[in-house]
Amino acid sequence: MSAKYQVLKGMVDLLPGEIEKWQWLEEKARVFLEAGGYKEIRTPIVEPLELFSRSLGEGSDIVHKEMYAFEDRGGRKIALRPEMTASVARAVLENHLLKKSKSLRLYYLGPMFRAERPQAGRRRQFHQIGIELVNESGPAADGEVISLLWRFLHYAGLDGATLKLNHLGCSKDRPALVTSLKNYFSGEKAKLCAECHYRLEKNVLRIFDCKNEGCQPVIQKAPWEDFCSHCRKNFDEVKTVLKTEHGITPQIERRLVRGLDYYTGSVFEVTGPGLGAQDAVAGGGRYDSLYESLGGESVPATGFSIGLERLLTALEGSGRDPLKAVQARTLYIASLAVNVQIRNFCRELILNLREAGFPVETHLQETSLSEHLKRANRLGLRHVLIAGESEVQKGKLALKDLEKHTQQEIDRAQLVSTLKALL
RNA sequence: GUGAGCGUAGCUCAACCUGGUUAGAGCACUAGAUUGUGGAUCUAGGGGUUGCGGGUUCAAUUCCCGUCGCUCACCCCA
Repeated sequence: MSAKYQVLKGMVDLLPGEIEKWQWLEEKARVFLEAGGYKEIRTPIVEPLELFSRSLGEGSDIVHKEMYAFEDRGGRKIALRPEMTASVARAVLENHLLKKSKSLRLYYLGPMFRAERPQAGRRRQFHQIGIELVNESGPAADGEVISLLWRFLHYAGLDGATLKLNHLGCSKDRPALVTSLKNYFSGEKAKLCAECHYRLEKNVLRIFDCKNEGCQPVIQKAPWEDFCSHCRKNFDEVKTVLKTEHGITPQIERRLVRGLDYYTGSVFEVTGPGLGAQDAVAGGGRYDSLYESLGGESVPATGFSIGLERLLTALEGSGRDPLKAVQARTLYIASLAVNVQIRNFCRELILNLREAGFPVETHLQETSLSEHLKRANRLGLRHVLIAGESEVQKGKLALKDLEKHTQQEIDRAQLVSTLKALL
């Protein structure tokens, strides 16, 4: 039955039962990235439209057909951010962050908006976790970013992912590369599909993205390495750093072309299992001319971003259920014979447990113990804390393990430390 | 923006092709068997303008058109 008011197309409500997975993943990302020396940055969700059209490229699909663009009450052209890199660059320049330290390690986490037709793994509001490594150039920086991404995905429990790497050449190489590709593909035009004919005119690099079998032989032989000796060397160095320093051997994917115009140099993408047609879990690369194009100095930068909902479904696809991890730590509180004393006791208990980092479930209505236990079962929980008159009187609680069918009494005072040792 | 499929109870679906009295089931929910020890079983109960609008017909959940929504795919991207 359709309700009178519904969420906008491509947007969803995240409800209890689902949100726990998000919280779990966000927490893991914070811990991991902060351990890697990255600090969180939060910027507004709306920005001047021009910030995005400048950085992503006037002709890019995101700007020209996917952006939520409006006029505010003062007639200013503004847009909901379709990605985060431009906003971070704006914030870095505006706040002169590079005057305070030579390089920056920043991470972010939040909603992005693109008005595309929704599909598996694609929403109009989606969420990204990402990092920006600003004012660091060279293969070591690329290595740091790529390995950080790769290790985080493993840390989160993702199996069966593929890391793809490519190199787009520097901005100086771009015109020459485009010309040589155009020449090459024009010569082979007869063998290419109709889509590719269109791409040949519009954006030759995109031909590498073609999934058509027939085009593959032509694509394989393309002179895609026609960039300067410096870039060729740089690509080799990035691969070497990844292998020797991080033990990572990415799959070299010449057809990997990012859709955002600001990319130069290394670009990469991670695809995951169980995702349907949109199987990119994360992507990123280097963008050494972005800051300059936004009116700043020439500042080299790299970064990646992870699609939160895609990673979550990929985790389920690789047999990991983040919800299980939460349920294992969650305590169900069964308060019996609800009187003022027990109610206060439980209220304090819940606050105390939550502060200690344990998720808590309970049922506030007065009900029988068997009803409590049934509820705990249905919630998929394992541990139940029973607070009845006899326990509360003694300043104790009974901890029941629903899986092992065991029960023990624990002193209220020692509860948190006991649970910490146990869970 | 283009194409295809689907909209029936809170959820998953049946009945639709071959139109015909009160649109069914499972799960969930409520109460009880069962006042402090769970997953089971049984009994009873509440819950629907069949997305919305129009057309064909004596009669539409069923056939047709439109519309809105969802899903998947293309494009592109996380």
